[in-house]
Amino acid sequence: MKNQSIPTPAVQRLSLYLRRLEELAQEGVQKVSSHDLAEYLHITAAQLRKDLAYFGQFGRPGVGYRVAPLIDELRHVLGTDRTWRVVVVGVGDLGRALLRYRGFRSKGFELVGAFDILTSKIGRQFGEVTVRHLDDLPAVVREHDVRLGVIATPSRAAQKVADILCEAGIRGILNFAPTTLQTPPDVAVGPVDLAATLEQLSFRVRANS
Amino acid sequence: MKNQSIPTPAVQRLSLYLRRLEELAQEGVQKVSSHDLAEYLHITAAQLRKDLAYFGQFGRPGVGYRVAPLIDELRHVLGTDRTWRVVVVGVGDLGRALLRYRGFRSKGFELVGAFDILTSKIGRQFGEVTVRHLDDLPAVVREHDVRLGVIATPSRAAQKVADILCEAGIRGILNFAPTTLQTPPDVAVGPVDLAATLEQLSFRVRANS
DNA sequence: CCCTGTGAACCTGTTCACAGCG
DNA sequence: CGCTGTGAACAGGTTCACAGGG
Repeated sequence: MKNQSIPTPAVQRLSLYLRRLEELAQEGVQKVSSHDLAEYLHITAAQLRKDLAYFGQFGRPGVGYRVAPLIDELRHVLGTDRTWRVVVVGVGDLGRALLRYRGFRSKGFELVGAFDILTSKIGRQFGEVTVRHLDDLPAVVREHDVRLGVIATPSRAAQKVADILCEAGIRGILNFAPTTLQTPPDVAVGPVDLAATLEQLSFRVRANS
Repeated sequence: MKNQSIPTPAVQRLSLYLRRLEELAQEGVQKVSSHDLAEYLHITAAQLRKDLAYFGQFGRPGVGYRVAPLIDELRHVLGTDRTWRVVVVGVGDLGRALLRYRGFRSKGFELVGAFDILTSKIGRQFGEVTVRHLDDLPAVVREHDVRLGVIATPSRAAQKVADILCEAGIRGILNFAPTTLQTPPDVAVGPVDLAATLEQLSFRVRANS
């Protein structure tokens, strides 16, 4: 794998390409041109080709890209050709929704643990996992070699939970709490802030009216 | 409002600044320097100052930024000094979690309607709204002058719902369904794709190990 | 002297345009 | 002839460095 620096936005688009390719595969489509794929995703064909070219030569001049092999390639690049085990911390409304969400498994993510601190929640089962006390987290992480954690707690608890996750050896955190986490540089954080996203919409709607 | 072109990433950071400023206000902090604020958010002080400078001169040399007035300014810029009414379509686990989420109201967003097509869900109340049939959506949107919609349906229904929202006169859509929506150019779409975000984490974790 | 606001330099990412292969 | 892969040109964002105000 050549490690020339790859634009972050390009990697983000890879997920979009993969998603659309999986839709096309579902529909029985066998090949697709950069032009068609790009148009659907509202980007330019040149950009799509360049993004893919960072990782290899996947297309055939005069033909386009074959859907199935490209899906495999992109999964490999993104790392989702292997299963990633994931723990969720915080079993409120959002945490429960995540535990029941079926979209993860098919994308290569397996929920192996859910944690909270309220005794009223511990022992209950959601989706395929049973809620345990937060204190048990390090043991579960070690036992299942878990590398990703999801924070779905209230904002005020998020930093403490992040510390616990990092201490336990987690390598990436998906953070739903509306706060900026302070973590060591070798732990990746993916923030998901609903209010912030709505604010962006609000700004953009104001801008074009 | 001077309409020189403002970098999209700058507007996104505005939400982060606002969020942190609100935390600081909560803690009783009255002023903050670009350096302190930037360090906490893991960006450079120069970038923070430049981002704010796109919208006005909010700071005082030798002093820094006063927290409370800056909060007001940013809310004004983002448009959240007014209330935005919002409808949610799809009352599955995720939709329910959104309806009960208290973080919206304080940020200037008011949920005024929830919609689904399953009779088993219609009539039930979550948070402060009662679920109605999707067919009632246009009437509610018109009646309450709703400008933002949230799609929390399964993927296969998302495009149809988007069409209905656009037809009803919605100006922005927050899309939780893992699919790319085709909408008119005057409707802003904010995609929230949990699986894609996890894929990014997966890539980044692989990258630095 | 501290800290902001800002032009200028720099760098990163996108678009163009075309060579080359099936 | 169609469509990819890719250097080169371009545009957009970020960082630098400093002038100037309190």
